[in-house]
Amino acid sequence: MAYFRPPGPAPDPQLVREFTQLQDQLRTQVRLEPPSSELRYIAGCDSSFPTPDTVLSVFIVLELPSLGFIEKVYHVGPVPLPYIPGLLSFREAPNLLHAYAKLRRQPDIIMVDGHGIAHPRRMGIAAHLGVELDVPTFGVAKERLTGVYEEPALTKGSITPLTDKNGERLGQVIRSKDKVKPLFVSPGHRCDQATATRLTLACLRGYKLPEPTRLADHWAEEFKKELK
DNA sequence: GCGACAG
DNA sequence: ATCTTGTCGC
Repeated sequence: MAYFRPPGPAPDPQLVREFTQLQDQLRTQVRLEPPSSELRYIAGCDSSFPTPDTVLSVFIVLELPSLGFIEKVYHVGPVPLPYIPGLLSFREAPNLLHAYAKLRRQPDIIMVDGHGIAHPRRMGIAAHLGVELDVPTFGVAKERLTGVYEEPALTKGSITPLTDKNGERLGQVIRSKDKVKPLFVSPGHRCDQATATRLTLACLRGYKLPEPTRLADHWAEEFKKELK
């Protein structure tokens, strides 16, 4: 519900320009072909904020197709930026990279909590992480950032396209559970839409969120409590 | 000029 | 994301 946003401090325009440029540079490295290797291990990641200037990031790894649990790691660090729509990756990616480095099992693909190319400049956090790690990634977001779509049918598995104003497909809107708000799935890096959608559906276990992000969400909250 | 705006 | 209690629907 971000219909009304309390008038907060306006983000420094100089800083916004700076990061937008970095984003446009990273964008040139994004590739959207299907993952080349076999997809046996899938990772999920998420971040929570124990304090306004501390970010806690989690990475978990599951085995496919059983969704059996393999491992979970986390890392705590400083928050480099305030939240600015469109620049989320610069706020969370640095710490996520530190968490990723702690994994013993390298995943074949990563399901990221947020958008992939369904972003104003096609560089959502999933694409950003994919490029920096050079690992296949795709995004699963709970809310729309950009693009237009038709509400998918209320039954689980219903899908409609998410497109930009030129009709270009940015992702797919997926009903992951009967009568609950749909998910926004889009490719990140070294991943195509078909793979992103197929894996999202393959990771559903009766909940709205697919297991990788649901568990990452869970542990991000759990570890946060442990700190307090 | 007026909204919209991942997590 | 975070702050927060009870409450409506399946």
